[in-house]
Amino acid sequence: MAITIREVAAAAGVSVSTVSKVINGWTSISEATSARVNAVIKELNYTPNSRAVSFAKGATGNIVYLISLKKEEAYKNPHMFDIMCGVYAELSKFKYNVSLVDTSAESYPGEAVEKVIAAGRADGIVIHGSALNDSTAKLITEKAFPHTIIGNPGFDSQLCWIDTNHMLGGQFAAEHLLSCGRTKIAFIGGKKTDFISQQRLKGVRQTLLKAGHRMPDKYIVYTDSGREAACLAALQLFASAAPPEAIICENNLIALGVSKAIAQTGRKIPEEISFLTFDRYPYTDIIDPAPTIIDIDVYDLGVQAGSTIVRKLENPALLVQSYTTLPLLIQGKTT
Amino acid sequence: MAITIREVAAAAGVSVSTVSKVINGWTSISEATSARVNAVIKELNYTPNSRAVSFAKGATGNIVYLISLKKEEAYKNPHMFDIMCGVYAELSKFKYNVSLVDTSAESYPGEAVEKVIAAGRADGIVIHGSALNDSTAKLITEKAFPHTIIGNPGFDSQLCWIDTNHMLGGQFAAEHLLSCGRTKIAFIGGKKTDFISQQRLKGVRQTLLKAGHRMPDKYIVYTDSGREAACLAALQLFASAAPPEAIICENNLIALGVSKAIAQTGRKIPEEISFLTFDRYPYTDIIDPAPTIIDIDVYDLGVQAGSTIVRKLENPALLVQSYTTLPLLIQGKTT
DNA sequence: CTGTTGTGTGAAAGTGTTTTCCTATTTTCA
DNA sequence: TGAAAATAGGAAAACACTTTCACACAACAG
Repeated sequence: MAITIREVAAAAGVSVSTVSKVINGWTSISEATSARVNAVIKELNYTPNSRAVSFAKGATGNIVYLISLKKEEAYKNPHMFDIMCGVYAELSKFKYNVSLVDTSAESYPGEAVEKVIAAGRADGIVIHGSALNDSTAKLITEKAFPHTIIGNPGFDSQLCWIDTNHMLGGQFAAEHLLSCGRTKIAFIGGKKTDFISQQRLKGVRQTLLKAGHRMPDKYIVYTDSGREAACLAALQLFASAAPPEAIICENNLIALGVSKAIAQTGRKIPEEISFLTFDRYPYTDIIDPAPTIIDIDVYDLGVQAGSTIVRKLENPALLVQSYTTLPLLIQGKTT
Repeated sequence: MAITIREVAAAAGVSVSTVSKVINGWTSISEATSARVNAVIKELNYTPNSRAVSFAKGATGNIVYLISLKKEEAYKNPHMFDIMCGVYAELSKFKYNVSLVDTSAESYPGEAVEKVIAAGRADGIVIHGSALNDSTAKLITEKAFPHTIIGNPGFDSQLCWIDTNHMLGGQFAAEHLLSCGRTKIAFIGGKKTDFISQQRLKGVRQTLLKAGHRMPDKYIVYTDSGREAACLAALQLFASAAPPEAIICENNLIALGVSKAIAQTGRKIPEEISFLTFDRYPYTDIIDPAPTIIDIDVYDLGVQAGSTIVRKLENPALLVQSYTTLPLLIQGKTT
């Protein structure tokens, strides 16, 4: 059916191996032969059969991207798609294909990873947000299987991961508010147990402490992340004995609630009260007035994950475990 | 390195072909042999090398999912991820792998498609929102290459596509408002040239006409989709000689603007004024009060696309061109 | 008891490349 | 000028499966 390397060889009057060498850029082929073969390839519109190439090379040219593909997921985390775009962009730059594997249907953490490795479906894997267990981690490390995990896996291992420095994000937030002359700074978070949230708060606290301001406990509140709950929480803060001059919101919905609370109490932004939020989402624009944001360049996070796996592919011994991407501040009208 | 079918055969005391037949469910193998082979497979933890399987079978077991992977894309269309989840879920049910290919970097429409087909990288393709040209369409049809396009490609062809019936969405919107007793119904759209928007408006118009109400031109306005622009547009409608009793908003941002305009004019919802919007996005909840929505089950759209391609894989002659998925109405507090 | 049919298994060919090793020719240098 | 080295290209094995075809044997009918 499709045209094969044999036909190209015949048409060019060379051997099959010569054609293969031309295609793969062997240096032991003369300019003349190479040109002739390439001409024939173009003329016959030949494309090597990728299945045969995979098989012969013993490598797929595939990177499997493991991610939770539940339909609710995108709503919870609008960043997922962006990160994926970044990973893809970087990997395709190096001619890798990327396959998707859903981690949401696993019967135990790491099942998908093990299957991919066992079947030899990929030369490497990028794992986004999947929980791994110890035995899978061991499997990966023992086989020195090229991998990168997006997001700190949260347990001790030899795994390679990369993440944004959320503590630094907290630091940036606090520094920014301090530079605006605010010292009475409150933090409204969603879930107390959330790792990222904890890191951000830690960054805020340390920065304030370094500047000589201890954060009182009553300035740290958690809501269920809903807009109304956040609004109430803010109103309570405002009604307290020493109301804060600035509020750090852990997410957009909280910011929305806070802005509503501010409007209700008639405070002026940013003269009387400042607030800022983490993460820029598609709907952040809806918050009125436009808040200052501590953002993550999630696309870049993906790019870095991609580039890390490429480096690991070239050098499987490489061990990367780091917070590489920086949060960045987008100045809004609220600080 | 890895364990091969040969070793399994040796361990089970049968031939390689027998093992292969057991794995692939041949019926010509006795229960006893089958059981013995399966036991050995489990014992040795053998997984067939997927590269070799692809090669030998002449099929990849892959479906390539073509999609624009620009980082801005997700912001414009929060539905993309959901659709992808649906496609993936359905395809993986039939043991297909799905690979990603970015269409945003093509030098001409359909380039990515042609490359995938030429390289034999996939048994079929699902195309999401890519423009195709005639010659690519011809290539696909001539080769009878299994494919499905999500969204009407917009030109005449033998291509297989599937879409939501947006005109029906318009109809549902109009019918719902009519059933609420409204006849003076306005439509605020984003871009006049947008195909989906046109279909929706068409559905609205036809339904009203059928009920004996001709939509005056001044009830059809277009804004730049921004919240403020939509707010102004609504205010203008309200200030006109015959203000509408209901507004159909083409998207969430417009609905946001409309709700603001309504609040400014002090009209009561839904007694004095109704409005509804198309598409439920993650941030639709922000609109206050919660609007009635004509939604698309985008996950289901993806599932249907997946199931279509599976059917085409089984029967390449199959020609599907249809609007299969239905819009659905979510009752809110605004009608 | 012979001929036919059916069943379970194995041998071997086929899949389209890559890659190793080898040879023939040309170039280089003493 | 001859030997060594470099260069260009080819033959064939290897990759790990699938699948076709043939064969041996059992069951069965006449």
